[in-house]
Amino acid sequence: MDPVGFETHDHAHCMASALAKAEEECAEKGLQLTPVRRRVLEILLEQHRALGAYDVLEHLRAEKLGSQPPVAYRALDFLVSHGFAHRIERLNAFIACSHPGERHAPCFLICRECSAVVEAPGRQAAQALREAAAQLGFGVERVAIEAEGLCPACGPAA
Amino acid sequence: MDPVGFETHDHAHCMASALAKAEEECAEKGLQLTPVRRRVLEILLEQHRALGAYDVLEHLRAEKLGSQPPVAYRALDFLVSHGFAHRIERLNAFIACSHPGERHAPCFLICRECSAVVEAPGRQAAQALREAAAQLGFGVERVAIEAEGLCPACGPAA
DNA sequence: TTGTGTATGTTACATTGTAACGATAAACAA
DNA sequence: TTGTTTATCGTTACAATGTAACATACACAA
Ligand SMILES: [Zn+2]
Ligand SMILES: [Zn+2]
Ligand SMILES: [Zn+2]
Ligand SMILES: [Zn+2]
Repeated sequence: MDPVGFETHDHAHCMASALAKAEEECAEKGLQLTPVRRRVLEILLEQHRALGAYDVLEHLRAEKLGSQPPVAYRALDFLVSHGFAHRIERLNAFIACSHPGERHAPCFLICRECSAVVEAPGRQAAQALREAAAQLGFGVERVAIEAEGLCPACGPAA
Repeated sequence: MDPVGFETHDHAHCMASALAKAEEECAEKGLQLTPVRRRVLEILLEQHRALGAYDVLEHLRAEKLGSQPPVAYRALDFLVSHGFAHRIERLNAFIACSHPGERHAPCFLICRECSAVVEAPGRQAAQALREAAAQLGFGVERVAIEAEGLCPACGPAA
């Protein structure tokens, strides 16, 4: 997995490619990437940070794509349930997936200073969690792994 | 760490001992375990499951210990910030710590069927998370590791 | 006494999330 | 074509969760 980290990157490309992957995957699986759903994914990709449902809704309102909370929540639920976006529990917010298509345990690093959120590879942490759970006879279905701290730009080094 | 698992246990003892530990630790550190704070901890311990702030508030109201949201939130914040309780992000809820006093990375197993919540040892998962974060130059301060799935009682075996 | 710090009490509000119900549109068979 | 089904969308009205702000009460020290 290519960890989209805190360093800057070719964001236009990053966005276009994620959108293309989503379209491809929806076509494959017979999912309907409707205008609202597609636009919400674009909004998340554009911003490239965690947005609350009501932040997304503001964009939709401005563009006459919907004005009531359920519109945003439905689109976000669709994106999350199909892996195109993730929900950050800690922030009650949503972010576009950085690795669409790849099977991965999302794992988020949240900077408490600048609010940047990065999706890190969390396979090992998730695996450790599964093992600890198995010890107690618990079958893990979904995991949420979220860390709060300081990103490179805001850290002591900076 | 003694993993308080899904099996039944001597709850009266579990509760009394946690309360005693909290009192001891507050005495040591000069923290004030005021009547409201103490009662909220008792409520969490009694229920032995995740309670929303408003659930706690209902108890407080019934006992004339406070009637407005801030009362519950303040007490819960105190308990969480000193490690006597934890917040479960996924549920917007709080639970008494199963290992008060011990330094530990909380890690929760949430049954989607019966809503039981168990605090599992999460040292390894947390460590894996820290390492993945370090790769990206991110300094982890706090972690939230939460798994949703089926507990032994609700699982396929049952 | 007076200040200082901590904890409480209270109001009023902000934010986040949903249940429910009807309207709409595409897909498909009769 | 027409009716039927299904998914999506639009909207209202509300539930649930969380906080800012300010007043009050008390303990303790200067
Ligand atoms: Zn992802
Ligand atoms: Zn930062
Ligand atoms: Zn704990
Ligand atoms: Zn269960």
